[in-house]
Amino acid sequence: MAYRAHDVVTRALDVLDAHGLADLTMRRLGKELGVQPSALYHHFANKQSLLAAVADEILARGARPVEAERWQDRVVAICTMLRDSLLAYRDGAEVVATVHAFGLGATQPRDALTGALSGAGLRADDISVGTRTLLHYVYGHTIDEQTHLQADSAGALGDDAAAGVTDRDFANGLELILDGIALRVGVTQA
Amino acid sequence: MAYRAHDVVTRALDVLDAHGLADLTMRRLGKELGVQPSALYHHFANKQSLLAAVADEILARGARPVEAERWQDRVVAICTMLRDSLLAYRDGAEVVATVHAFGLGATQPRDALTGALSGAGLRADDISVGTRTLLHYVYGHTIDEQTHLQADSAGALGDDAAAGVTDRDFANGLELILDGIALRVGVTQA
DNA sequence: ACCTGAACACCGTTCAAGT
DNA sequence: ACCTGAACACCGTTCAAGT
Repeated sequence: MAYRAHDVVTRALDVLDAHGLADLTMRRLGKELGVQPSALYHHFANKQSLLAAVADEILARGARPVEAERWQDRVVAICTMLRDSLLAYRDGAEVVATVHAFGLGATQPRDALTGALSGAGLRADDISVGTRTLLHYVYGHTIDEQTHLQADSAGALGDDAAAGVTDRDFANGLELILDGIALRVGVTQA
Repeated sequence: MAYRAHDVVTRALDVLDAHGLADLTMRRLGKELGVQPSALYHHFANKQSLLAAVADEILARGARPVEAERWQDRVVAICTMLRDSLLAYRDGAEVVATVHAFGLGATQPRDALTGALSGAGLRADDISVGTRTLLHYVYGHTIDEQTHLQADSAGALGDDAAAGVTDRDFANGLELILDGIALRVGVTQA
């Protein structure tokens, strides 16, 4: 039944956010649902495809309308929304990046970026290079952020100078890539 | 004894390259060395620090002198060398990226890139943003490549159109980021 | 259709004890 | 200094059997 599978995903997200990816095991999730671990294999072929459903749910919950007109603003809006979506759940960036790398889902951000860059007047291969570069940036940067956030909330003496990466850093790196893309359109950002 | 620890790393690299990261377990490695798994804990505090040593060995084996003069050429040389180093061992990109993310080692590429960008006349925070952006790009791109290579050598009907990412794609994305950095120096590449 | 119970073939890590 | 043996507390997955 479709709604039962979705219940499993909802509970998986609870476990993920409360205890982290390392504790999101089939056995743990079964216990949390009051069910034998083997029962989960009725709804999902294996752990990987459960994680794919979890990743897509993280993205769906973080989805917002992108209102901007200029392609640069659309790209920034999409990347910011993606980062916010990932930061909303513990280990969210790692889950979604892994699922995307294995090609089992999480295609929505790629499609959105490709769509935005298609409105920029780029050659087809620049669209694909730009999309991949942006995705690698957002995933890599956000995994870094989330790793440091957890390290801080654990050991945490709070060396506030070496505090790692900030919102500003994210925006700066994004701008840098955007400038590289804009150069290929023959347009410089104001 | 220092040389015994290095023997463990050497054998770990053999197992990694022959069977992949999933099969690089403490138990498997012990068996391969003719030793109980618990014996490994005399040389390494835990699996993570063993993996850190493996990552550093992958980077050390792939290290080449960087001869270029212009900072752009130095960055390209470093990133290309890094990618080549990672591709030389099965799951090399994932191992090194993970170790780097956890901050347990693999600092050499970051230092090299920071050094190259320091010769470009950038503001301090542009050096750090540029370094991080380049690293995320190389790790992300190379993990993608390696994942697709393995998928191809497994299932592999050889849909040569959908064959994924190439050497050229790597160079193009790198150039794009480099252009974004160059804009911050007030220098456009010829 | 959905779940149980039991099993299979594994993990990382610890620790007293041996040499 | 280096290693063994045994244990602890886990994994993902399969599959006959139940309802």
